[in-house]
Amino acid sequence: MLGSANVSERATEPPDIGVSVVILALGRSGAQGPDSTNMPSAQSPSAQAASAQRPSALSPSAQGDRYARPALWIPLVRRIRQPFLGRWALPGGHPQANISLEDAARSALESTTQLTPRYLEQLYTFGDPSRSQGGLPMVSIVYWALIGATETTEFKEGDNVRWFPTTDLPPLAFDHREIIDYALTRVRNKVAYTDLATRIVGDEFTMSQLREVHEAITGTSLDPANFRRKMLASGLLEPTGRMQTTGRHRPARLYRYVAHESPHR
Amino acid sequence: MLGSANVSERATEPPDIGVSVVILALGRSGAQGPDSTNMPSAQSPSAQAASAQRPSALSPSAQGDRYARPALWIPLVRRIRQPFLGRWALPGGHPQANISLEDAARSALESTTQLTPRYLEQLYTFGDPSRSQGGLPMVSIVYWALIGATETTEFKEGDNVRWFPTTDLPPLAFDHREIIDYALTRVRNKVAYTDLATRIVGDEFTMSQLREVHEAITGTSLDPANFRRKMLASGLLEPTGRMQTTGRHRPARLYRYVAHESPHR
DNA sequence: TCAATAGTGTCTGTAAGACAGTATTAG
DNA sequence: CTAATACTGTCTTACAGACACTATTGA
Repeated sequence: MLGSANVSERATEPPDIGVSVVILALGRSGAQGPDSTNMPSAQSPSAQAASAQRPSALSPSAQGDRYARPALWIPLVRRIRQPFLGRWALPGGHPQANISLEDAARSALESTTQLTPRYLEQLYTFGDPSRSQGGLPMVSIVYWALIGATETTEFKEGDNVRWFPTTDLPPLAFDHREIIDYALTRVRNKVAYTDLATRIVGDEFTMSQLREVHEAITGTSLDPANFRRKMLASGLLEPTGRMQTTGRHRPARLYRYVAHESPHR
Repeated sequence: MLGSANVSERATEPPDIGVSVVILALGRSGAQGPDSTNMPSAQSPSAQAASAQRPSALSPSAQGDRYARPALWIPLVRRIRQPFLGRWALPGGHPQANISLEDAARSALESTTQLTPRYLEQLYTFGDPSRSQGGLPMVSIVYWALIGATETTEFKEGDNVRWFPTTDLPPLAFDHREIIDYALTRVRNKVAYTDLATRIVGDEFTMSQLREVHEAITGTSLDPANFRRKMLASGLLEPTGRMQTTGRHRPARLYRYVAHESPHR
């Protein structure tokens, strides 16, 4: 059994492999889940601690701010063994010889959140020996996923699974904090030149909703006029013909996303 | 021992891990190595076969063509066991618990080519069960590397290690052909918005030389005037004050690369 | 002188950002 | 009417690509 070998014997052996997932979902601040409205909440002490640390979570650049604007949230699981027992960590599992790495990531995702991702992509493979920090040397193949805005009402939360805003993360096990930061920069870069945002809004959406997604991911605030033109110029959107009225102001046109090729990866 | 387990037993076990490297170097066509001039060549039959297939290897878009223009070459190793015995494959090795994945890639690179890369970056981790094709299920963590133009004269070649132009690759083992193609698209994309090209030209270089590197990697032909302006506008180049005379025409200014931050990864 | 490459000037089209102005709703 | 957001028009700047033009060398 590998576990019984001592350090010098293990040095030239292969490290263990794991698959982890950075799961990102849009949510509004002011509650303990990505989209708090109508959700049965069994608040545990540490959930309260988390939301206590969150004064007005997002709004990186001020403007309006009468309603909380959406931000990125991430589900973490609590470690139930050493090292880092009790710390929050990325959901993960182990690859199996008969399934693809992507499926391993997908199943790790679904078993912790009961959700199906709208987007899933390999992030990076981390394998530096120093990252194990008292654990066994480990290679982590990390994926990142986007959860659609409509699904986030049905997430599951418990004492060992909890959502956190990416702007206010607890101390994490291993190098998981750096992994999340890397995932966030990747997403922020990629949202600018791909159709990522259209994947996570609903089937029908207004320009403002789409823009809010971009703003939540990049943490910036975008000019509505220029954003609209840029999106329409991409040729990936078409009006559904329907409108949406939300407040005491002009109703907004609804659009749908029309897929072309997929210049992915 | 793992090797004695049957298929159904192996299914839920972790796959094996390997580290492979796609090594890219600049070379001119018309010989069997990246930079053929003055090299002791012990041509083997298959080396002759390879160069016989190569009429005028590169020049994707015609212009001038009085001298062969540089193109990307890649070293491959011949497999000495089943499956795919005798086929060409990417150099690789196995990760060890006490060294980083990058160091594992570096040592695989150095043991096959005796060269030190100017640039080394993780490409992707391939782990689909279908890719093993008769071998044991395998996760391959693939890196790609760039070899400097000046080093390519000292490469080592033998019956089991040989350089091929990327435009004319032999049949490869496993899914290594797709891996190389993926590496090439990554490099082509990245050369446009990073300082990759400056890494592989020498310390001093003319604008034409730098432009040739870009052209070789992207496979396009670039306007000298616009290319010059773009490079100078980047602020990463400074004239050394020296000139280089090559033919019966105006001598060219020499530049050097000045590093700023490293907005990498 | 000519051929060849080095290097400059300039025009055009595209796209992003700033920002003024018009449209339509609820109250 | 006002406040709020939806949407349109237009100006400026930056930059990439096309391409004409000048500069300097060897033969």
